[in-house]
Amino acid sequence: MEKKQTKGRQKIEMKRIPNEEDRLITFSKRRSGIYKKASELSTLCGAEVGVLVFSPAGKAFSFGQPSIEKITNKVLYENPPPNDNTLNLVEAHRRFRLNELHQKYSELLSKMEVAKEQEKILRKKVPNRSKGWWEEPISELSMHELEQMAIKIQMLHKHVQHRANELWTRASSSSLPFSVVNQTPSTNPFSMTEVEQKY
Amino acid sequence: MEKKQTKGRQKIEMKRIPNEEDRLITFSKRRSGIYKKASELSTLCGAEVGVLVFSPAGKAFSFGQPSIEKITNKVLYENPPPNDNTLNLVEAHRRFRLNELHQKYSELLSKMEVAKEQEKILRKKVPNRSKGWWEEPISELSMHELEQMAIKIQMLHKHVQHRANELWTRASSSSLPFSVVNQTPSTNPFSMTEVEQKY
DNA sequence: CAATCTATCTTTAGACT
DNA sequence: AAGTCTAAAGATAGATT
Repeated sequence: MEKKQTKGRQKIEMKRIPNEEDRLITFSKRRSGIYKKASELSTLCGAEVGVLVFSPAGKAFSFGQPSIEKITNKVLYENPPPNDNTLNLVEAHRRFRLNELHQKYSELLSKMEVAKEQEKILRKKVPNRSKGWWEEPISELSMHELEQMAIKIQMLHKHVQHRANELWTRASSSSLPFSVVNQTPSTNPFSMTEVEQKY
Repeated sequence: MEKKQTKGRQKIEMKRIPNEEDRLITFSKRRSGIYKKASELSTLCGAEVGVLVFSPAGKAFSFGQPSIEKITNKVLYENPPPNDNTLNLVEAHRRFRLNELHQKYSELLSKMEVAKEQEKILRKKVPNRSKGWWEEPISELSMHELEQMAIKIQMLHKHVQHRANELWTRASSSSLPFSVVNQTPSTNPFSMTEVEQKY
């Protein structure tokens, strides 16, 4: 007897699913679905794909081919030019704002340099230290202090960025949404063969 | 009789598509498909989803709801514990190897904290200083210093990196790409729709 | 090439276990 | 709560414009 056992897939509105349970199920199912799609794209086209998902509760899920760190590091370190015809402009904006962490890192490095200098000066006056701070083990740091520091760095970062923009806007009078300052092309690990350069 | 106009969707093997043109088309189509899925997951479940795709040529594409930076920063900064039942083991393994940049960032924060402490101690002995460098407004940095920043950072970066190799397993291979953002505020985090297409 | 077409393949909503 | 089932919804391969 050909009685329908189920109604089959039903159409649903494209809006937040009201029912908690249904939403959870859908979250799980569709997340898996995206992973599968990502893996297929990777296989079929030889691309590297990373998917990051955060549940409303803030729990993190990720999928990466070859690995999610590789993917994110690629974005953060290498920052290749966007090439998506559909999302080109958006990409340009995003990608260069994406540098925030990297910039912070740079900021920190430079501030460390300054600190080092100043400490050197201080040490001349108080020559009873044996090791530089950079040689000390990191060890014991209170969460609170770290957080405070992070906030300060963030503020400083904004100042520097603003100043940097003045500087580099003057230096390179470009109308582009960004300006690349120092590309150091010598060590670019992503010089690709012309064969695959198309996309 | 109604003649078939197309053969419809054909099944394809799940392996790298040999034909270059087909592969390109598939890359584009399926990438869009994943973006759509991601956006739907976000809408239906209130999740934040980020997708990063790198073509074999290393060109980057990304999609993010609310924004790809937010997503990646979340991973890099917060590094929440894995909670994916499907990929649990893989995730656990991956996340245990902390993100390299994040590690460096943390390292630097730590070292700065140490530096701060030590400078505080030093200052007690040499109480003719008024403020710590981290308290100085950044605008007091000279133009010259800002211009020299790249070089300094690179040198220090190498130094830190060398020491990092001792502490951590792996060294970063990339030199620092000094890209600078202009302060595009970009209030609209939603991706696909927000922009006039440039071409 | 981007866009459309459409037959067919693939995903998944809902129900049950 | 993870797995199964089913049929409808949705994605897309291949062709065309």
